[in-house]
Amino acid sequence: MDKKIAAAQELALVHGDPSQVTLPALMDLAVDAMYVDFRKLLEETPYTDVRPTHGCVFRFVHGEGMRLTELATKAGLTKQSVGEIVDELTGLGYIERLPDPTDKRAKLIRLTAKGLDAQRIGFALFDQLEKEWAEAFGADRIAALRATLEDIALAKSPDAVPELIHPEPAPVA
Amino acid sequence: MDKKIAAAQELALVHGDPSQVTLPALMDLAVDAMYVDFRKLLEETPYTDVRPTHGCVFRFVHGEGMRLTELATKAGLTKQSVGEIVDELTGLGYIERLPDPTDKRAKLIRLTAKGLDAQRIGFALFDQLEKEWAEAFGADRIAALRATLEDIALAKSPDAVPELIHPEPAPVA
DNA sequence: GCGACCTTATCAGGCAACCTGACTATGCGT
DNA sequence: ACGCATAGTCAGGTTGCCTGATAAGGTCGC
Repeated sequence: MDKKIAAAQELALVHGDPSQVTLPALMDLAVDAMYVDFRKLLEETPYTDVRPTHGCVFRFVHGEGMRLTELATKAGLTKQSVGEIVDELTGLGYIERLPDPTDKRAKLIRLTAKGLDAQRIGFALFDQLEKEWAEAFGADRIAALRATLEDIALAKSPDAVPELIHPEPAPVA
Repeated sequence: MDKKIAAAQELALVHGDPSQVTLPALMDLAVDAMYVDFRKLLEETPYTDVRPTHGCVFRFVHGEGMRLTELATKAGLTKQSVGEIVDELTGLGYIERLPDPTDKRAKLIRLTAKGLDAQRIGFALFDQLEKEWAEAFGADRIAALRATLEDIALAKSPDAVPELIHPEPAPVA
């Protein structure tokens, strides 16, 4: 550990290199750019009242419904935070809370028909944006970008990408 | 069977595929992972009182000093926000504000000796982390990641990456 | 079958990192 | 020299999270 730091400091003495943009800075810019484009596309759908914060719900809630605690864990947020977001989405008609038949303390959070449609469209928009990036910057390069990022995500925070670990149950034909 | 799979994939194309993690979600995870590691390394330096928000200053302020307005523009924040950050860094001894000799309204924001050292070390730490990623995930893949992200940044928000446009003025020899 | 303990969700309050709007001092074009 | 633009600051607000405390409901040992 000390060795690592010593090495870093020595390196710093040799070149503190402000001419190179930092990797996370570049990723932040890319993320922001895509979210901006996403918001723009979303404005053309009936779902203009969905805000960026709501994403953590649409990303993880599926089919049969899910408990607040589980959702919060997957999203990496506190139950309170997610609870507030869910309240809001309930008010907007995207979500309904049903009593969990197996546990009277719990409620199941489930997408309404409207919520399901919004989710479907949201995923499709991200898909479309990725294809636009593929056209603009090279399909192979964007595929490589995704593959590398998936490796990094799996290595660094596997819990945050359940989609990559539990591959989708085959959809009913 | 193949037919079923093909149908499922087509469905995914049309309707959006919730089994795929969104590209910005992956990048967010990668960014967070790197910032977490960065903070950890920073804890081993003398500069533990530098907070994540301060980054926008260290990233852009160089040599001769810079005006608040210019800094705010590059950082993509308001003058007020950056002003507060600069106040804080001044209190911590990383920055000094000098009157601009060419304009009595303006002040030049410049790194102190301490600030310069912190900046140098900060850049070196990011450099080191990128090298660690190169070892863990493949040097070629991380290089490709950076190259692709630089292209995206240049295309989507060129103003935010002045480093890539005005290559560093050669240091005085 | 009952008390100790663990969950589930919620209420209340707080804080960091931004923002908008209004203002002063200074500079600049005609 | 007058009107407008620009540099920075002061005041106040919003958003997206957080921690702490609490009520209602489950679970397990004995």
